[in-house]
Amino acid sequence: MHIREMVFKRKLDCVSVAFDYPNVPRGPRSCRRKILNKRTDEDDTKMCAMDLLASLAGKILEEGQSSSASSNAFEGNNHENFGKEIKTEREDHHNPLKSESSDQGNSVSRPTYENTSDKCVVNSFSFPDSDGILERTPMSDPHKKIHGETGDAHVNTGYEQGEATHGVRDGGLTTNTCNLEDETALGVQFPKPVCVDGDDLKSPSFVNMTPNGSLARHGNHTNLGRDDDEKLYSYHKCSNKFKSYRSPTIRRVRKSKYWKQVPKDFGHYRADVGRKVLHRKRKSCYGYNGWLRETIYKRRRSPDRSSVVTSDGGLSNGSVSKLPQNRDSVKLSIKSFRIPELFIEVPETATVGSLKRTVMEAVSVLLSGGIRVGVLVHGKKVRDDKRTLSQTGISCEENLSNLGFTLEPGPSKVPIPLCSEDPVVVTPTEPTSLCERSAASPTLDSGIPIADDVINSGNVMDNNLELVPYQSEISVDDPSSESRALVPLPALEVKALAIVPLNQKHKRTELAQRRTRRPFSVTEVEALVQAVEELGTGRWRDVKLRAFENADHRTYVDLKDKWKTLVHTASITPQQRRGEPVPQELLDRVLRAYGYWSQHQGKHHARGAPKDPDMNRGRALESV
DNA sequence: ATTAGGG
DNA sequence: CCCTAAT
Repeated sequence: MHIREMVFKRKLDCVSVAFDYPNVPRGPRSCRRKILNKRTDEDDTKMCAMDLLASLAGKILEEGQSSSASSNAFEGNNHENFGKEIKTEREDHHNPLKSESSDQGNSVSRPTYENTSDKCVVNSFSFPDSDGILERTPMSDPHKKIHGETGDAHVNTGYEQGEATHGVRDGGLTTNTCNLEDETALGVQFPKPVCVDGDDLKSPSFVNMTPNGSLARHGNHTNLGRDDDEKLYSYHKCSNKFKSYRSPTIRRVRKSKYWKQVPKDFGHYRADVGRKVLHRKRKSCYGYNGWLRETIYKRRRSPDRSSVVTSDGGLSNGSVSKLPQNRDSVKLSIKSFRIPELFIEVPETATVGSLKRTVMEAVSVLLSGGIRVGVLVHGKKVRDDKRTLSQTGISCEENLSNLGFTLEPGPSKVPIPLCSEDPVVVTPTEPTSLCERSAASPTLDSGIPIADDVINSGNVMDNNLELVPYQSEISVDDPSSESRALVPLPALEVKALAIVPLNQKHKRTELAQRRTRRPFSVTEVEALVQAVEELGTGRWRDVKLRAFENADHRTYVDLKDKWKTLVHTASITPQQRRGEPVPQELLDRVLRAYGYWSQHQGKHHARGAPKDPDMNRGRALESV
């Protein structure tokens, strides 16, 4: 059976950030902010996606590669670590420099956001191997071109319109087709052609990054996990339209003042960054693999009345099952899936590593949105899920070459509505499946597929990527369409979709999204109070560094604002307070610190904490 | 890049 | 949380 044809369409707006701080672009604060916000959301989304995927992957992937435990530390238990962090900090509070240094050294659980974004257009990537390992497309691939000269040059032509074309093109046709009776190969590939050259999209050509499509899983993982930390980030000067995004982490790194203070920590920091990145990557990979495996697994054992074909559960490409079969059964070997197009924008200066990561991000988002499989018979989409295979024309007697599969954005999550202004295709989405975040703010801006936010994995994800599913697909499950099991796939739609993505971002970019609300936990409040007690109320940056350095989603402005509200909260009656109640003890400290620092207008900051012992009542002032 | 404040 | 103005 040949499979392929899934088309996910999405656009990625990527802004590249550089870890190379000297080159980090600076932009208007407002812009940065927006971007930042954006990123956060994105991260959240990713996070969720990742979690989801990770769960799917389950233990299957565990052995794949050992992952650094430390990198996970932060994840999932922000608070715990947070507390840890704080403790550590306390040991040397009053000495910002020192504490910072020590932090670096300890680098306990310092999540680093991977920054991905580069503005460029990547049209295709391939997912090879059966294990679901994502193979990144090397830039060197002749079929792919990335242009970075213009921020807006992404043109997409509807090369994907013809399903048939794909099949032929991917050269995998032959391999994709297999005999019904002989085996079940579960190799899955996501070959996809894409060429973007300048503003033109060349005819698609199949790019098989993974020639054999059967790379060892381990090997892949390893690769994924390790590529170029340092090179991961590339810098690209963004046009005004594309505000550069940089993660908080990045920001810290480039902070000149900060670095002047503790230059020696740079190395550590970088290393840490690399680690984090690594972690993230792994995560992504696993997630992806997990998903793939899951998919495959299901497919294998799928059918209602069908027997499980696989015994080994192994997903390696080319695995063959020799289980006895019924004459009526249909065996399929899926060598590749076609996924929706992914539009990625990356500057020429981007590194291959960043490109890879960007693609990974795109894929992750795609997957996080839910995926479903579409079946094509003779190029026509089979909409009626109730039909039997034989009724549909799929049987051992049939030439399975007529059978195709597509991966489509699933109903679980939906693609984001495109900019209203755009005339083109708007993806009808199913509100019900939208994540909270997305539902709340469908408008995405610059679509920056950034690394997942390791923190707050619980937050809803939202992605900047745009999934542009085939419109025709959207109603696939519609029961009412039973009458016509086979529905021609409207090429035009596809075409239209192909075009859409590229222009949207600009407008969208302008539309900043509000960051997701992230109420401070008691733990955080405690940390904040502690820091303010020591540093005063006018040194938010220091507070941030001291107590929230790992909480990249908390900016110093956030801390300042929180403090503001805390003071207010402490001033009102308990009945008037809302949200998660803050222990009175903390509120008392807030008022105490507030009063203290109001009088000691920062005169003692050098010293840090107020001398007034009562201020930290019950708390050792060891470092004061 | 930070800080301070209003919205 | 966001936005602006002023540093």
